[in-house]
Amino acid sequence: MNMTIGEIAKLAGVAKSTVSRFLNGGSVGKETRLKIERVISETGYVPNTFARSLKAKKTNIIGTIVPRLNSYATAETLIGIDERLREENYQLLISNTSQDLEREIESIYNLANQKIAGIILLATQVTDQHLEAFEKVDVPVLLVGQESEHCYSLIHNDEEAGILLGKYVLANGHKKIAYLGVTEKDIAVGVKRKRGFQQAIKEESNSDLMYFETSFSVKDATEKFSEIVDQHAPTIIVCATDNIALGILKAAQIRGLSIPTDLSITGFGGYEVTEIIHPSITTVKFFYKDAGELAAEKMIRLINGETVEKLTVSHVEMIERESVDNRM
Amino acid sequence: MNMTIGEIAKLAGVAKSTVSRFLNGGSVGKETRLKIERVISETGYVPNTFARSLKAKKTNIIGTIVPRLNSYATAETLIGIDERLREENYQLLISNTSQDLEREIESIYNLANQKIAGIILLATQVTDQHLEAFEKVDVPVLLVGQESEHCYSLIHNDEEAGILLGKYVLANGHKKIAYLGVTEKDIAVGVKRKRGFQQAIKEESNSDLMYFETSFSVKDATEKFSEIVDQHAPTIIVCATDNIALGILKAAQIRGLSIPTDLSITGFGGYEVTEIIHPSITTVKFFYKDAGELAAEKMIRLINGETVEKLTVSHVEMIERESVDNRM
DNA sequence: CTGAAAGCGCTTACAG
DNA sequence: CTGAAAGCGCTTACAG
Repeated sequence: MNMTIGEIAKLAGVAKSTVSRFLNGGSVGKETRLKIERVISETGYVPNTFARSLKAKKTNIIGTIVPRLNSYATAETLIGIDERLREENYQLLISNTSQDLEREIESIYNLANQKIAGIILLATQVTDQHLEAFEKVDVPVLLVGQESEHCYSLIHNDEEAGILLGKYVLANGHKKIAYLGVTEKDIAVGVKRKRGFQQAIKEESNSDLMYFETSFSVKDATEKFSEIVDQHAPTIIVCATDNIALGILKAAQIRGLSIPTDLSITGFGGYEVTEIIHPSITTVKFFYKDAGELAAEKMIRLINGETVEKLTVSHVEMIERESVDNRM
Repeated sequence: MNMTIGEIAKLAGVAKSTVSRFLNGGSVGKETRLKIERVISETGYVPNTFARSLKAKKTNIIGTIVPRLNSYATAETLIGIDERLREENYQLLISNTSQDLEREIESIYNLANQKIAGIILLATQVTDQHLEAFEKVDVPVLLVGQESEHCYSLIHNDEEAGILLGKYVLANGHKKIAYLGVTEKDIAVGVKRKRGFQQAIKEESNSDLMYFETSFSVKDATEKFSEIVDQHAPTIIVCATDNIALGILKAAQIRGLSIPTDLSITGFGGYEVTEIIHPSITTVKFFYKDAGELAAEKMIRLINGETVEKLTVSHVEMIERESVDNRM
């Protein structure tokens, strides 16, 4: 279990450097290769990662910084990254920041100090401090979920998602619409989804759209409900995330409303739970796992110095379910 | 950014070994310490982890093997582990096996080869292969979620959870009861919860309890629904996990049943989603995050060679919500 | 308290 | 294709 390259070399009757070359896919004579292969398989030898990394000054570890662990989007993205990385013999190191932006910055430096091959950041906001860290650290960085002109990024097509949903809402004859968004600090969720939706709704001069804002939490959305109903009395509430939609749905059901007859609700995300509940929620699905795989691929190409497009956009899909009433 | 201990030593006018001693909390003269401290803070020096680990032959990394990433229980447990580990200056390395038992075994060996300080395994089953791996690997191993006499383990009080729920069901006057469990290969979920429940129900000679079995998936539970209703027509379905309860709830609602008036439903777990939906689900809550913290603490004590109780049992709590009708 | 030296297990030019 | 040697950046006895 704890052999060294020297012992393997001795057993195979060759030099350490030859074993090393074999291990790293260098050219080795057929006889030699056979001998080494046999010894390695007999002993179950595994090279010491630390020694290897110390000398090679780089690792095959890719760090992924996540804002939180207990989120559908995070989990699915991580699964995608992990699978792809595993196939390419890279290893995933997850760093959780618990939604603390400062810890996010720290993590960037920490990972870099660990001589990690690259950093994937599941981003919510990109501040100047982020950009500064990316500069200082000489490790490739890939943003997922948000874009920045100073970085390589992979985003979901939030704007398109907004447009799809806007068209769908219109097509179902809704005129009195509430859009329940989030802070514009989050460009992807707070700005782009809204902008896309807005753009689609403009087609219909006849519609009455009113904006509201809440946090990302289910509870806050639930509490926001009466305000929306009182101020606007919409036939549909379009929520910027599925979690918000869940909160609104709960509030509506508590109030005894029948969904979608009395009120329609939509979300964004395509979280698993939106299908499990009743009524299931109509939403625009993001492909988090696919995005994770794409991110891993992009990162590997970045590491290998291949040319990589600055921005990758992951696809979205309208998922029609039970929470929207057709008023046509 | 890329200084070595040698450069620091030169700048501080001392020997490398002195800097090393300083770094590792050894005894250093006051003057010397001051000089070294200043140089380190000026240069932003961070020791090379690989060199350190290579020499020290151990790391401060603790590997956690998880069956899946996209699960509430996993996420919460990981958060608990991560937080506690961070406080103690250990690092968490997560290894996902996608519910592949073979990959689980592989992961044990892999982590051990990476000279990890300890392995925490979020277990679903403990096979002979597992035990063999634990033997071979000379790294402390901690099981979470399942117990084994051959290992240190931390479990949730599944049996107590079953008892609590059984008493609750009885107290609410239910007599015609369906218990929807899972495979007995999973001792914690498949055997103990059921056993506890059974034990509590036995108090009431008058009750009519029938067992059913399904997988862990929401969808399978949904499909199982009609069979249960047809065969047993219970007033309550007790589900071995919250996810199963979710599946049953969905099926019941689709069939137009009113919950809990027409049918009561309970789960186990206390997943966040069971509170978000309507009606919210009565369940027994496990404290995954707490358990994670406990696990981390236990692991650290194991690493430090302190005496550690073989088995730790994490507490549970009955959460009464809206999905059970009182028939008394 | 401090320093010089050896060594952890690899990889990487450099010769041959 | 193969080997001897140096060195990656630390830590650890061992002297002093």
